[in-house]
Amino acid sequence: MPLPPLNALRAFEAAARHNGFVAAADELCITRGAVSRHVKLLEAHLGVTLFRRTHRGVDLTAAGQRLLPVLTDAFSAIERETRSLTAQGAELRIICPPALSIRWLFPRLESFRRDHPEIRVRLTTEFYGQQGFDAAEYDLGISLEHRPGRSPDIEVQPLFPMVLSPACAPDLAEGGARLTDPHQVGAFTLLHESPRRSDWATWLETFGIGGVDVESGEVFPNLDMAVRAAVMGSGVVMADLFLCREELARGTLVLPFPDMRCETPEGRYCLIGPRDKWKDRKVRAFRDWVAGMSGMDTDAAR
Amino acid sequence: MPLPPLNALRAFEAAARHNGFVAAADELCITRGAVSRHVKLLEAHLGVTLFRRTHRGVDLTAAGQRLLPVLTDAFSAIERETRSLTAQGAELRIICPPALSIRWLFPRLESFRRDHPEIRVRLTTEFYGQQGFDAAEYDLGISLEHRPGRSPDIEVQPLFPMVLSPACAPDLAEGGARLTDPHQVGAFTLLHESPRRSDWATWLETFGIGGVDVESGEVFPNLDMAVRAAVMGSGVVMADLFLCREELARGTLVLPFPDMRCETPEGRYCLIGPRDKWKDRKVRAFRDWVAGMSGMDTDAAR
DNA sequence: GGCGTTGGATCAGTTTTCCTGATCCAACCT
DNA sequence: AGGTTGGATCAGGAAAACTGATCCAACGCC
Repeated sequence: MPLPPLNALRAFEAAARHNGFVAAADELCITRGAVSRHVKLLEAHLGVTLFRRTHRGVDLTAAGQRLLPVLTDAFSAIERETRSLTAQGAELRIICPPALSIRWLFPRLESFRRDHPEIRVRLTTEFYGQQGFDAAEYDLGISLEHRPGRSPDIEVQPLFPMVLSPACAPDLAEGGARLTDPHQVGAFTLLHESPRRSDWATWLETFGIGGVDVESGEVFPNLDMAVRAAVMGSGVVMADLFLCREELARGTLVLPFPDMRCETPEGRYCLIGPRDKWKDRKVRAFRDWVAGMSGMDTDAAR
Repeated sequence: MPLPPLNALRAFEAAARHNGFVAAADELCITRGAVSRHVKLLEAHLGVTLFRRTHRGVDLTAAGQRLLPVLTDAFSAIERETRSLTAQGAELRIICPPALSIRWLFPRLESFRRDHPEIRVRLTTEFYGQQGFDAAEYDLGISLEHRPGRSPDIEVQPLFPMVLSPACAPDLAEGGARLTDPHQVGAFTLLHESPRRSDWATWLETFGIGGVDVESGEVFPNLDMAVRAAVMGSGVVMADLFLCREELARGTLVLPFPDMRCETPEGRYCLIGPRDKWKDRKVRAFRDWVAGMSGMDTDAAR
């Protein structure tokens, strides 16, 4: 059996809570005639009398008393959930890979929040799933320009380049069995930023260095952890010069081959988002903020 | 904040349960275009995306997954309650005073149910409240024709007369201090059928019998109990000859003054019901049935 | 690769629902 | 008697909902 007319249920519920049609009309922003008609319609539909009409309002019948709490609970639950979702709909939902988040975006978000107190940002620090960026779940993401399989409905705004070069602790570059010959990197522990091991593979291929087992070494779930292992002297990490700029500046990591830098074929870091939200006010605000900020960071990444 | 468009919520819920718009359209008896539009409208209203569209249907987003159980629970509860009320709306609701119910109507209802298996009768055995017959709660009632204060919107169908005469246990009429003089009824315990004591008052006034304290005696909540007390020899009850016909036939009650009978000024027993339901099919069926039955009972009440 | 199928999106036009504003009535109070 | 308040009703208009047609994307089958 189909539900009764939902607007009639809502009118009945309001009238019952207020013990009258006039107050219900006020709450629902309709006329008392409309409430009266809704209630009449509902009583006809159900075949029961819901109100006893008095000269000063209405009283609930036993049937009306049975129905009221069910409707009040139902509409209250719906109102709470939809209000919460509407609040969530007002959020700017951003997804960012872990290393990039913790080493670039997360610390800077305070600045954005200060510039835009009216925009509630929800940052998810996580890699994309199997299907890549999920436009249904996020307003914006950080990725690389030429990642394959991206939907044509996704806009791309370049940020700064991803420049790679091997990095290690100073004593690994200058100690006894120090790393001075690029063709000898295979003799050291390679520290990988992901199971794909793509960064080492890219660098070795770019400089035509063979005889290195790229399957060897240690794999970490993200670059941040691989970098921290390198700082501990555990091996050589294929560092992203921008993301590791603090370690390099501090000398906790050094570049054994500073002139041997390359970029990933997947292009620069970029901001991505669904085309239909690209001009959304809060998305625009974030894009503009990031453009201003990453201009400086782009220079710093050279 | 007002609720979102309720029909859009319903369309979303059905689509979410079915993982698709086509099946939802089937369930709701609308076209897939209508479902699509409802969902689009709801997403715009809430400012969140509820579905991920695929080529073979839709998947719920996290927001959609939050909203679905709330709506399913709400609509299920509403559907259950309104279905139950509709079933109740199909009932024939009758209210009858206790003695009349237990001594006349209740035992005969089986006959009506046999004649009309399609009509579900709900008999309430109770006196009316302060406001008299409640047309919002009951389809039919049993009363006396000329009860004061009755709404003009109530129809009346006469049944049989209410004939009064004193009745007592045989040994009270024939024992040592036996009841042989109507002017001596005050020497015995008067058994009253209600706090109003109206039946005794009526009889005494009809036959001009003075010197009897009508405030004396025992008061019972209804005639049935007063009659049973009389059968036990506790005193003299002002019996309704029709309702006490079994005790009189069996000799467990006797009439000390069989020629001294009167009727109440409030008229005959009658069936009452609201005018707007008087021609309702199930009300008609009951009225016809009662007319057939009470023709016989009217004769028996003489 | 072409064709057919299925499901979602869109829209002009139509239908249905909902609403307003006016009016009426009953029951109360002053 | 007159004024106030709340519910009932209805003609006419507005808004919501819907249909049917069309389009597109993504798949499976041949």
